[in-house]
Amino acid sequence: MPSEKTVERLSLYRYLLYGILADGERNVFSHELAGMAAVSPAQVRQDMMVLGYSGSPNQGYEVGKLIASITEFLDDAHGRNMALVGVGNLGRAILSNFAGQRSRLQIVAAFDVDWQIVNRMVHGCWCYPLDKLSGVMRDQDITVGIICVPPAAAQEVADALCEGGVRGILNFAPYRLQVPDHVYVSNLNITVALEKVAYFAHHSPVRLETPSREEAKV
Amino acid sequence: MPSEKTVERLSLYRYLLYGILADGERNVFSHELAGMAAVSPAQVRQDMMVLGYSGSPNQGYEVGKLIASITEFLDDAHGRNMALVGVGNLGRAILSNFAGQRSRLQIVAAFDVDWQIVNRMVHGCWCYPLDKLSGVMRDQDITVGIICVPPAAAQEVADALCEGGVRGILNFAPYRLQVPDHVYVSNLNITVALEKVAYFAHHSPVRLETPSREEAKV
DNA sequence: GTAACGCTGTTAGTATTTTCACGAAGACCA
DNA sequence: TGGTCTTCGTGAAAATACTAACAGCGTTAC
Ligand SMILES: NC(=O)c1ccc[n+]([C@@H]2O[C@H](COP(=O)([O-])OP(=O)(O)OC[C@H]3O[C@@H](n4cnc5c(N)ncnc54)[C@H](O)[C@@H]3O)[C@@H](O)[C@H]2O)c1
Ligand SMILES: NC(=O)c1ccc[n+]([C@@H]2O[C@H](COP(=O)([O-])OP(=O)(O)OC[C@H]3O[C@@H](n4cnc5c(N)ncnc54)[C@H](O)[C@@H]3O)[C@@H](O)[C@H]2O)c1
Repeated sequence: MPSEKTVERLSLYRYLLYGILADGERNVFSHELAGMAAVSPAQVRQDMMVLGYSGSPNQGYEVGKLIASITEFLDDAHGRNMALVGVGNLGRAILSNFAGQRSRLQIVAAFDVDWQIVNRMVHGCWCYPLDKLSGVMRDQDITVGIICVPPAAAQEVADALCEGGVRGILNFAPYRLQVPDHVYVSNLNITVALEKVAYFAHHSPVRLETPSREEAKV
Repeated sequence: MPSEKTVERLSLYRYLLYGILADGERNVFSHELAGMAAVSPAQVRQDMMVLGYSGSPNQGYEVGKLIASITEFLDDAHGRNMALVGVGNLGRAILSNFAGQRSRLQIVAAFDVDWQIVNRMVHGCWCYPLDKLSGVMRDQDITVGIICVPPAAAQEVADALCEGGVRGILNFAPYRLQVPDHVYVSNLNITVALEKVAYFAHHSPVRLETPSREEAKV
């Protein structure tokens, strides 16, 4: 049972490792990964402890093996099918971003109430009317939902997702959803993130999120 | 010097308080706000301690006064002008979201390298070619930047923003920027957020981010 | 073969963040 | 007016997250 932050970092490490692999590097040290991820080397090693995989002294970690370990840990075996609800500006941006990807996480269906949007492909993803949600979720074995609707509609959508058997929700609407206990919800509020930046930009303390001396990398 | 998390929560409280005000409520208790923000009442009271404002026992907090206190604390007096770089799918979504708003935080200019996009209005915001960045930043007193370009271009854009005198950056590209010490950077990685949700959806521990019994509210 | 080095795994220590618990004070009622 | 009830402010305790330190081992150099 790793913490939320550990899972986030593992996800980031994996992304960085793919970049390293593409560069032809076979091995990587904890301090290199740490530099790219803007964390301490000790943090990297600590995070690795939750994986079964160990690096070797003086050689660091084998990039391919490490990616495999993280993937096994995060997505254990099979990928996840996800649904996106609310094909507005933000919804379309997310669909476009995940369109090409053939990763273990796929957005396999989108939903909206707007008849102008519904019943056609959007960035490679079919867009259904909202009332088809439960049915499609069961048919396609969808277990994760992404909510990109206005706050006033968020609870209604969350209820529908739960009805369809969702296990996790990423919610972009500024509204705290009420869901059954077994459903995991994470809220991502872009406005709040911006206000935080504006605050620290002008009340700059010392420096909180810092890159580090290491060369940052794709 | 409040923590990052405290600033995030204050921003969220303020948003919630505007909703309460719109409902005609004059006062609010810590446990009510806590319910809406999915935190503990003690947390709310602790967060309030950084503001100068105190509530009164049995009456709770005066909504209007509390909003004013948070605003004074977060945006001290004058608003902030922001620039968005990278008017792609995500950039346009963010521009559309901040278009109508007349808040203290405004996106006053957008930038891109694509000649198809540049030199026209996008969701009410003028889009300049990237090489105008430094000049426009100085003219319009822009101190916060939002990076929505592909990761390979992120560092170049960050350098240009720093050149223009930026103090804070919200970075959506999956790349750790290297910037001078006095520039505050916050990274928001949507893919990582999604992977986290997928993980906890299927390795559901007990429940981490939870709403609560209180009635959630716009 | 062996000594020196460099990086990992791990544990113990430190710092930060959240929760708890309780004294004080305004409001309401009789 | 006195008593009760509710909620705030706050410092101390608990929980969490991060850092530092070191033992162990593979590698390399000689
Ligand atoms: N775009 C941003 O930068 C940004 C920033 C902060 C927060 N948000 C939040 O993200 C959410 C989406 O933002 P957006 O910019 O894409 O808004 P948008 O208005 O462009 O899109 C909303 C979409 O949801 C659809 N919709 C409305 N009610 C629905 C329902 N009941 N079921 C299904 N679909 C429904 C609409 O038809 C529309 O297509 C909003 O809650 C917004 O507050 C967005
Ligand atoms: N859209 C999402 O859901 C999502 C999710 C995760 C991460 N991201 C990240 O957010 C960023 C933007 O995503 P997007 O979907 O909007 O991509 P996009 O390709 O739609 O838009 C990128 C825009 O940046 C512009 N650009 C390229 N180089 C530039 C430069 N040097 N200077 C200025 N502008 C430049 C392009 O012309 C284009 O308009 C990317 O880094 C992406 O990885 C997006």
